[in-house]
Amino acid sequence: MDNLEPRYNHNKVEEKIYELWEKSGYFNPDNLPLSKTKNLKPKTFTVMMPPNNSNGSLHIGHAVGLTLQDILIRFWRMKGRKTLWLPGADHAGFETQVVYDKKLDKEGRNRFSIPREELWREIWDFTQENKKLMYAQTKKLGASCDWSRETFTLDPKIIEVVYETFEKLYKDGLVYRDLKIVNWCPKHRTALSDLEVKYIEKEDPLYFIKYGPLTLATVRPETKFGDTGLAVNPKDARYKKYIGKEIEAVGLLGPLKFKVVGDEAVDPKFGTGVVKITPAHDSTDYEIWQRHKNEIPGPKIVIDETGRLTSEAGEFAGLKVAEAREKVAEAMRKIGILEKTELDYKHQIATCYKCGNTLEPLPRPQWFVKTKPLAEKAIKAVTEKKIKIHPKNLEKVYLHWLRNIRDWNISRQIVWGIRIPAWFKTEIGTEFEAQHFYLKSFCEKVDIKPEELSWEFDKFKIRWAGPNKDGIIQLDLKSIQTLKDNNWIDEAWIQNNKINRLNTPGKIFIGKTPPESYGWVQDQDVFDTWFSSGQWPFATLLASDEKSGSSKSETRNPKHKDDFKTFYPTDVMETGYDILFFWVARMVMLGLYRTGKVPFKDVYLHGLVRDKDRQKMSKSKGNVIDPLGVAETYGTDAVRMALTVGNTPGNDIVISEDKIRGYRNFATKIWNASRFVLMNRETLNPPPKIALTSKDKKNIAAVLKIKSQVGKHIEKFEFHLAAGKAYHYFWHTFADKLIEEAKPRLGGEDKKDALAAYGALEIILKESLKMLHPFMPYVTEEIYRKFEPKKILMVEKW
RNA sequence: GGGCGUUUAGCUCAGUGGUAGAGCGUCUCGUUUACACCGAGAAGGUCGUAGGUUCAAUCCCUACAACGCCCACCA
Repeated sequence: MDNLEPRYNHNKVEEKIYELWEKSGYFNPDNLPLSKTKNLKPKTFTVMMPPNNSNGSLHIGHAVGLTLQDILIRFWRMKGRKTLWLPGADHAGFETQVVYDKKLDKEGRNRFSIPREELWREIWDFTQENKKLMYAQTKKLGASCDWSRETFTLDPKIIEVVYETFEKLYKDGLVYRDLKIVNWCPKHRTALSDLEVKYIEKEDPLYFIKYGPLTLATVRPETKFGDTGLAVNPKDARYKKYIGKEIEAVGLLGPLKFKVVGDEAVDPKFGTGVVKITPAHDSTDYEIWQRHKNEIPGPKIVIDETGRLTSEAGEFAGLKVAEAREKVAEAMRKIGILEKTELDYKHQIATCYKCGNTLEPLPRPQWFVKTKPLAEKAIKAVTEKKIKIHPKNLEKVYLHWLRNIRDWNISRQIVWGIRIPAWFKTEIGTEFEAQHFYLKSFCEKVDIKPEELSWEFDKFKIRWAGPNKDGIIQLDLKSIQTLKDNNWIDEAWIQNNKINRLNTPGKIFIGKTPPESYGWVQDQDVFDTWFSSGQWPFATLLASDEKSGSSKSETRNPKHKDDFKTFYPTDVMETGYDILFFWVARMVMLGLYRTGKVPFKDVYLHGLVRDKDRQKMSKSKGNVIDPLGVAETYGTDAVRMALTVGNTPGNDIVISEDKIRGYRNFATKIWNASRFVLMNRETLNPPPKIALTSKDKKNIAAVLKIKSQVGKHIEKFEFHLAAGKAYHYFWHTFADKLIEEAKPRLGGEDKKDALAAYGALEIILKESLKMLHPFMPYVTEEIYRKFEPKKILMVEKW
């Protein structure tokens, strides 16, 4: 008798089976034994694994996605498709930078004082470690993906594709550099896209401040040093007479004069109906200024990149915003220009989605993607059903977002990411040329050779190789003062530099390497990580034979040179609904733009995993289920089942240990029912051909019918129904009824009937194992091999 | 301020235009060619509220309520 234990021991089986699969080579579609019918190309089925962030390990949410994708892949592989599931990891620019910043913080270090290359190298090592761990976890979950095509979003071939896309967008006028008010996080010192802003409701004092004859309401008195004008609604009868006039006001740093303009953006019903125009620190104000450029002065920067007041604020310079607000209010009260304060004004404020700090709107030159033309096509793809979103109601959400889309800021002022392939060269006096001008004189004076210089906010960094030693010098405002004292630079230079920092440099070159001529400096910024991951479906597949602009490198894998042709467009994108805008919509836009085809035909969006009290799982709440921990205890198959049954698209998934235990019991059930059949095979020693009764044939027909229904459910992305149906059939029909009915026959006098009973059970069991395999690959494979030692269930015909 | 979703058994959730389903939990019985991580059976629901369409509504429509989520530059 096969030495089957009375219980399924997943720990003994899983590693062994995964190795068997991997060694078989069948994860790689090129090795699949496909029926070569006619000379038709085999049908493919492709899924791109969402590249997980390489800044930590996988949690149960990742396990949901991996399970559902593996179900699809295993099902279609068994159906005879040439299946590719391409795994990968994302460098996850800002997210990883934040994680790493925290690590540095704990070590008492700070990213702003570490040289760029050094920091880059450290984070690189950090992500490589995480990647290893993540991939091991992915394997443990049974993922049957093609490791030979594993891709990291910083692989040279991906960077190359991303560069080409950027260049193409630039040439097509769909990417532009502009000075705008951006969402600036003073803690992380980078701009963020609109999607990375989290609005929260807050109660703040509303200050009513006198500006000469007028009074206005504001929550931000500390920005008053940046005021360049006042505005009222042109239809507002109260203030009409002031429009176009100049008013005199008392300011904290002396008397002020402001022009009053009329602008529709002003709501007469809010506050007093008068607003101050602070173009540097409010996007509405910036827009109003742009409409009245001839009447009022432009941005005057009062708050710097670290969230402190600048020298424009006089005695308040150096204070942080919150502190400055109170002090300024107090000072205003003292000189009698603070009319009153309403304390409980409720409003929405923009915060950083990562650190929760209040964002500062700041004017910064950044790269923007002109999204409207791209969005139009992405909308069409869905309305014309070239892409179907499951669940359907999320289509509306998708469309609504795209219809109201605003241009996308893709520049980030961090180190970790794909550096933007943009180079600046401008006339003398502008920022970058100035750096060179300065650098040249500096180097001449100290007799060193510059290797690189970089620019961050108010600081120049210069790295050099000197005659005696290498070094780095960092120049902040203070050291600039020193340079000025030494007459290495003059006031005009500082002024020019300051002014020009707000402008877009005159000459731009887009490309991997700059032109030969002197003075080109690369943009210091990196891409928003979603700009690169948004190209994932085609960037992973594009090979060197693809005619796409400047590509001519051997960095792309020659072994897979036909991949794009073979596997694109991909079939299904399976991911969480929380990144519908961040990722899915961008993939559609960029995929259509770059390839002219949709990147995938179906989008399946799963929900968030919650605990049994419907709480979102988070490390701080301590309710996180570690997928590997529970898989260790209950088996991977049980975890996969628990994540599939009762999991409907778009709805959050509730999971508890009880539920997982229930499916562990199911795995044992499968094991024991099979054990029963095997025991009978032992005693009956059946011949290869067995005559069945008509009842047996009916039962076989029934399981085939169930199997086909399960398949239909998978095809329709109804995984919960598919898994539920297979589960129910196996336990309550096969185990509870068919086996029980067979028992008397198996032990009866009629040997022929006993054999028939056995024969039917074996066939039904094998069919059941096939049907359950996509969901519970390990147990089913292990048992199948007891019957068919030379075969691999993973590639058996469905 | 817009938009979306949810509301079904004690709990977590499926589901259908026609006598209401699963898992877990509860209760009763049961050691039988696998399995107690088991089997047989039972209790338990006016399917959020109020209207409407229909021969028939838990399902379709309308309104409302509660909860939740997403989007949004009103100082």
